[in-house]
Amino acid sequence: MALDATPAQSRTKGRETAERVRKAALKLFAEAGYAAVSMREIASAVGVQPGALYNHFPTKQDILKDLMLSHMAALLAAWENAGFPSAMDPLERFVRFHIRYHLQRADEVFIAYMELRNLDPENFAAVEAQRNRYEAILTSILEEGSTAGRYAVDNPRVATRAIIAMLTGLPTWYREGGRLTGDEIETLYLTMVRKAVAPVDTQSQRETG
Amino acid sequence: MALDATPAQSRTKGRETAERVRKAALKLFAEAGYAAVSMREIASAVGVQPGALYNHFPTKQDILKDLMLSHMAALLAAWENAGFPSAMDPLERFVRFHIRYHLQRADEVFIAYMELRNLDPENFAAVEAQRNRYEAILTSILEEGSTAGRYAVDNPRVATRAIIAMLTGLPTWYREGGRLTGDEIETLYLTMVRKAVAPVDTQSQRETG
Amino acid sequence: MALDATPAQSRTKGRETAERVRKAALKLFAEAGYAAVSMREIASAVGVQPGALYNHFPTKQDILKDLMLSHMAALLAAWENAGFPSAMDPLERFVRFHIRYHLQRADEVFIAYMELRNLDPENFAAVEAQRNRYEAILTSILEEGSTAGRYAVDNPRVATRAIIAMLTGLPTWYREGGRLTGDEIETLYLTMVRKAVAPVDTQSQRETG
Amino acid sequence: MALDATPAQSRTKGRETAERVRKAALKLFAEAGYAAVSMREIASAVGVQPGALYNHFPTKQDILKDLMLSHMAALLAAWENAGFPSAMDPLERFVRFHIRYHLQRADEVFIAYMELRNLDPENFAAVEAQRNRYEAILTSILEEGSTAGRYAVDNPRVATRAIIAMLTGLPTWYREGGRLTGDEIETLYLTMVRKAVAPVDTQSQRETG
DNA sequence: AATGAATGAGTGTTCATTCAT
DNA sequence: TATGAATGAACACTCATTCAT
Repeated sequence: MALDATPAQSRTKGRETAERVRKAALKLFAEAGYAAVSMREIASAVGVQPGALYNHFPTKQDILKDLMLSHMAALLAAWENAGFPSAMDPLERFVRFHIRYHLQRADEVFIAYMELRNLDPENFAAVEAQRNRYEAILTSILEEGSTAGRYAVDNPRVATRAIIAMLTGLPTWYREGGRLTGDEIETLYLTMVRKAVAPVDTQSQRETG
Repeated sequence: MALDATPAQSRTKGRETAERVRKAALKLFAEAGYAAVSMREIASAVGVQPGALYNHFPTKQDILKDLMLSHMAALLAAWENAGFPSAMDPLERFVRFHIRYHLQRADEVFIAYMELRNLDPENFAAVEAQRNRYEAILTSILEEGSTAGRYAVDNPRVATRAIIAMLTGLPTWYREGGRLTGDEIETLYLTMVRKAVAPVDTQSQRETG
Repeated sequence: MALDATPAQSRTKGRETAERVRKAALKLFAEAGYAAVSMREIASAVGVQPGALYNHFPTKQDILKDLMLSHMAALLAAWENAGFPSAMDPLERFVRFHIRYHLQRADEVFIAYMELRNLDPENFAAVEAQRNRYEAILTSILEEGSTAGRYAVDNPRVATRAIIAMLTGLPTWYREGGRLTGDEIETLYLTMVRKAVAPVDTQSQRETG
Repeated sequence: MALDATPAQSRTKGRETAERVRKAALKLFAEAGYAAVSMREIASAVGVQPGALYNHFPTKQDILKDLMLSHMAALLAAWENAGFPSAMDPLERFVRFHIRYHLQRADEVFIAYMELRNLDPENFAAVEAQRNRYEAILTSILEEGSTAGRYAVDNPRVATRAIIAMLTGLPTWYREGGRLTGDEIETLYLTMVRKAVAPVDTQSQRETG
């Protein structure tokens, strides 16, 4: 006798629902903020009763944790597989990657920066560890580039934060279909970053400071 | 005349309570976010019953609006009275002012950036108008400096946003008493900003791009 | 020395405010019901702060009691001074008086019938005693008229209630300026009441029963 | 099929709770008035937490609307199925029906007359439409009877309101077990109504007016 | 996996009332 | 007599969560 208590169909249906919960929560959290979104709203967006959410996530907090951890994991994985020309300057590589990825995933990024304080301490630590790993990539690039004389950065940790803040601010105002194409924006930001860390020996600004 | 129906003492007491409400709400909103703070928590921090808050602010939303609008007004007023040496480069002036002001008012700044979406549309418009006025200051500096050849900025609006994002990110991680003094941080950021907008004619990065 | 702590001016002003409170409360209670009207609303209608009401009425309940008792007193006094031609049939006298008075004081009447249950037991007893005195007038008229053979009423208490209910329902729908004048309405109701209590010996309805 | 996601038992339990809410609210509204009854009181009478009420009625207003609309619907349905001897005079039919129904449903009737002003405009319109349908029944009876010469009614609309006010006032004071039986009361009122609309040709009151 | 009913705590806000001034 | 600030309790309603089915 076939006593399969959880047939393949059910498992698939469940996985699909979980995914719809993630998508709905992502959108709603990004729009209104974690604290302002209720489980009822998420359920309603999914087309399900509130109780059903608890078949897929044990608490509301777990939905947030899931979104943030999987975002960070996806970000790091995407960097690993970025596939830029090997001749490209590492800083350019990072800037282009960061801008493209963050413009594509505006909601995830927004949540990742806004909802950190709504994470339980344990989940916060996990997310922050990932974030540090990501920032360390840029710090390494700056350190190695400075050592090699390609860049001039006084304090790579500070420069990392400054650059990431600058780049990450982009999706809060940039909208596709506006005056600037994604490529143009990318170039504008890349130019500013490069100059900001460029060796200063012959820079004319010396005279104007 | 002895017919003063609202004695000065009462009014003074009320104004003091209102100020304590503002202070408590500022701290709590900064810590946990507007949506996650209850009127009861604010009242408790003030040392008053919840109902008493409504003698000073008609709604919770009005507290937020008050905090944000008065922050923006204070920011613009502070810029007017900044009092830098007149010989100082305008960009340096702006960067130093912005960093100093934002490090001193970390809570206000944090709220001003985080709680925009929790403002009613009307209040949002008012705050945004102020924000645009502030950003326009930097845009003007960049435009005039570019025309004069002191800076080289392809798109002053974009550069404004990039620079402000970079600078405003600072209070989220910088803590006094750490490795770097405020002056050191200021100098580090100032250097990066200057380089980012510096004329490029002789910049060595040209060769690495 | 003249140590008059409450000068005549003050006393007059106070009496005027009390009267304005009565008027405002009357209107608001009639519109929305006692329970749904707040002291703040009354104060606001008077143009005064809520606390000031307590200089004139010790509680909200006392305002209601004041309105209802003074209405009943005024109603009974008006009946005493009605001044109808002495030859007029007593029932006609009562019906005409009742309709006229109740159409003129629609708000008071409405409250007197609707807000009985919102009176404290003690106040309720006082108002009901007055109401019974008023209804006893009609009952007497019916009893005396029955004895004299002018009317035929099986149960004067029941007839009293029936007639008063009929008449008192009038102000709930009658509006001046509509199709019927006050006089016409008065005549229509008077006719119905008279017929209802008329001796039946020759009434044709006998045959239809 | 075992895929019934909402088992009959759950739905039944819910329907029973909703019915208990209706019953409790009916009693409490009749006693104290809609505005003076809190959701907490209703919940407590039902034996449930306040929040549970909202599984059955979206707002307090909806409970009132439900009570009033279903009362009006039941009243009209009861008239359709009243089942009086076909030979009975239509007016007698209506009076007997109205008195019996209204004595049996004193709470519903009381609410239907007292809480009209607490209905939202939309709900008020719906209830009033039903009320007009009910009153139109009596108006038709009076009109047809007048045409046929059975009754003499100057203004059937006014007479309708007068008669209904008279009859509806009954449950506010009549209590079973008192001096008069229901049948006796019914007869007393019926007699008054009949006389009030009776043809006047030979009425002796003519001489007394 | 999903429902609908329920809980117990909490939400922003309003209440009648008090009181120092 | 009136104010403005405060209280303490209550308001209608929503919350995240549980659970029998």
